[in-house]
Amino acid sequence: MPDTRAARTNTKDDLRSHARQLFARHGYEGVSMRDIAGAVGIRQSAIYNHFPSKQHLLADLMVRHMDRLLDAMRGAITPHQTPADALEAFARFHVTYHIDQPEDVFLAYMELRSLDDAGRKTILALRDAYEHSLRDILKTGLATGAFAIGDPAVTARALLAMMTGVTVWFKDGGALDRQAVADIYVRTTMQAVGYKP
Amino acid sequence: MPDTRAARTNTKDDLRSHARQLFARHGYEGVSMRDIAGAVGIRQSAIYNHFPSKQHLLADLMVRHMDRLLDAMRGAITPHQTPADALEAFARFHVTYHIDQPEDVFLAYMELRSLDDAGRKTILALRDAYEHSLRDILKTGLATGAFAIGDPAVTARALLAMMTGVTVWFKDGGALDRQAVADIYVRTTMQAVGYKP
DNA sequence: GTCTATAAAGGGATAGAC
DNA sequence: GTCTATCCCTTTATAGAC
Repeated sequence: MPDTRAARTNTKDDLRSHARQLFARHGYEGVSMRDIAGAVGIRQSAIYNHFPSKQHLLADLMVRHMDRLLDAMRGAITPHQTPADALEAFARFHVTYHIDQPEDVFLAYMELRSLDDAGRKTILALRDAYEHSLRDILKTGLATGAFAIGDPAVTARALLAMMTGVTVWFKDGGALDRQAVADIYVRTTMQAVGYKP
Repeated sequence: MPDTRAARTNTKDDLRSHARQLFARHGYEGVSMRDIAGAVGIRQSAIYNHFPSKQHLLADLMVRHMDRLLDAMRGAITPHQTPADALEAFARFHVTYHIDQPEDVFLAYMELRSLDDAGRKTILALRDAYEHSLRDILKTGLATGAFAIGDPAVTARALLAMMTGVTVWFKDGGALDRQAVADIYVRTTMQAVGYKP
């Protein structure tokens, strides 16, 4: 029989999830260590048993998010696909992942400015790797004639911004479910690159 | 002969422009009244001769931005255009305006959460009016068969996010100028709605 | 309209008991 | 690993002189 008491068995993970939620909602600068501790149910000073500073806590959240995102993306698109299949897989993955992890995603995209130089450099490299995967798909499709697009780097950024924006408005229980929303974004993406099925 | 001394002739506008720049760069919570005053060259307490609070200063910036944006957009798209012409005009306007006013735009999109309830309601209404203009173009194009899209509301949000994202990366003096970048976004937009010229 | 001075509150981080 | 207590600094906003 499981222990159902709210015992402090994993304070570090609790801190991560509440900090993520609060940072996403109010911004890094808008959240105090007391706010985070209060959400978890401990005192502010106890946070320092798990993270050496507020800045380290933010960096931890962002790096872990980017690592997970990259791993998941690499699992979603397989080598040797046609550019069209790869783009469709990428788009569906990106939109559904962002629908399911809106806080992580929002944080990573918005709070880059709150990160110190070292952390910012790390995150930018990871973000760049992610963006590059999409850019490579577009470049291949352009070379094979499957896609009709302008500059692949600009188009990649445009498509990423489009798909990432789903986090701003999507709410569970709305008129359209995840699947229906993902379908629309995938369709819009494929049309945007001029793909003719 | 004009007076070239850095006299304090328009502190209020100086406060607006420096606050806009600082808020856009570091976020509302990340900027203090001392920071703003320092940028303008006055003491922090003197701000209160022009704005009753930091919150009022933010609301002033956001409302003025949305008013200007709506006016400019309404001037850019004319009635009785075909849906395709209207969409092209809207896209070109949106991208170039956002390239030219990145700080205003970034602020209005990001700092909604820092606004109090009254201000947030005002801004959301203005934003809604703007989004509705694009949605109406898409609806008309869908009805006339000019566009091949899924839900117009979702597509409108997707396209707006795509185009607004240009503020994140565009820098003057890069490989592509405003015009070239706008061309790519306009093309991607027209293709995204399945328009066949 | 700007200044100096200050009030009142809240911020991140540390010390040391348990 | 969490607690209480505290340090030291910054924050928004106000008071009153000039």
